[in-house]
Amino acid sequence: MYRVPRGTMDVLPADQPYWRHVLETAERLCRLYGYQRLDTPLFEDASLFQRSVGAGTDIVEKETYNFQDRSGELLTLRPEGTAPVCRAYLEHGMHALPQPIKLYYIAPCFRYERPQAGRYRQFYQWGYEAIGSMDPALDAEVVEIAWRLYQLLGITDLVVLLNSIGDPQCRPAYLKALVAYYSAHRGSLCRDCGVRLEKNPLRLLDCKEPQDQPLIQGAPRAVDYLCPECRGHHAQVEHYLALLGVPYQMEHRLVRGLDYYTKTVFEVVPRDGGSQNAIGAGGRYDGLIEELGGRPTPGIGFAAGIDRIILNLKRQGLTLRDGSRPQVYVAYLGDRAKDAALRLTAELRAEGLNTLLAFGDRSLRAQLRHANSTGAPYSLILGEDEVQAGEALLRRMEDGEQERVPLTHVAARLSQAVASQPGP
RNA sequence: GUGGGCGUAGCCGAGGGGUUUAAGGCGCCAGGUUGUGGCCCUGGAGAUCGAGGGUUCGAAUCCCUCCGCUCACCCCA
Repeated sequence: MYRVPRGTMDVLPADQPYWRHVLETAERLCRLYGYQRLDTPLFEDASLFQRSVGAGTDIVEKETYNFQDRSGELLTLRPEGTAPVCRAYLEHGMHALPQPIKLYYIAPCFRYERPQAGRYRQFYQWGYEAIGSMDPALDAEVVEIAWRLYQLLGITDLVVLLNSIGDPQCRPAYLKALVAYYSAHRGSLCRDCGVRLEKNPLRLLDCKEPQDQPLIQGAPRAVDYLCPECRGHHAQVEHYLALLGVPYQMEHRLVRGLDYYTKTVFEVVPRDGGSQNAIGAGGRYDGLIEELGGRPTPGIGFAAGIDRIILNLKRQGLTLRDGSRPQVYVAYLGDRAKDAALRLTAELRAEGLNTLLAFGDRSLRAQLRHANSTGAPYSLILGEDEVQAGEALLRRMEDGEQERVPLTHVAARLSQAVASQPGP
């Protein structure tokens, strides 16, 4: 039997209310803060992600879905959303529009990884990007939106973690200090950290091995190595966050896995931890547009993992049910009645009534049982007698009350009856 | 890529070498009402017990291999 490919999922009707809840909330926020939707292709030129995310990062090095099309073009299924947005910004000359440009997307992303709780090979991100301003107040607003999202969704016990990782001016000095510090303790490091020290020193800071925790505590902090500009920026971000009343926690171990981040980085995580814990993350990327061939242009953005948000909503015990149900169910008995039922159903739908027609020539008992399970407040019953008389039986499911209605008046009568019903 | 746990009908789930012809519940179908739902009752369909191989007189049950799912590591949303 066929199954979904590893790490992918079907979003079944029963889950759709969760998705709707999250997406509607996200889009409401985007309108509130002036972001406009941008849809980009599922795949991009492979080199776009190598240039932006970083050729040496795990995401690009071993997690991308790459393929060649028939012309030999090297393409990559997007592993994240920021680079495509920046590409579109450049491609469509958005620098000529009033800055900052505010764009958002809701997009499936692809990374070839071993799946686990809250991690899929095809996952969905809601992200927003503000390009063209380096105002620290914008950083604060971007964090605020993230915070508001989770509040509106009703996810509790979250914390915003904030850090600044500097820029190309000051980060080298910090990295040097970090490497020097860890090199002195090389012997006591866990195996992974030995590799990190060589390959990606920033990662040393979020090692989970208990043995390495004391080292992390004593490690140099990025904020202590910021250049005057970055330090000033960071102070302003904190100032504006306080002003906006967005609670946050400085987290000196917070680093990001993508090469393009500068200055402000932040994550939203559940307080009680969990493994794949970040349910949203973002940061500033002031060098990215230039790296992609544009003029030096600052930018900042955030992306939320929709799957992870829904996972948390469910863990928290939020239950959402699909409230949609037909307004009327049409049952029939016999071939002549079936003809009339099809005609009537079409007519009801033309009137805008959500109508479900019975199929399969089953017993009336079976049809009404089905009607009951759909939650339709009314059923219409068409038998030989009714068709003969040019009528239909309108049954109110709640109490079984029935009335005979001329076929020509059924739509009007139902519209009236439905209007008096409580909404779905 | 590495390590742990788990695979019995659509779903949940008993059974851990032989009366198992593989429980039970949910769901599905039908009947109990010559054309009337929910509750209740009765019946039915649906499983090559993840796949392949091995041990044995006998395997869902023991062993091996593979596959899948899952959790964790790496990494990340």
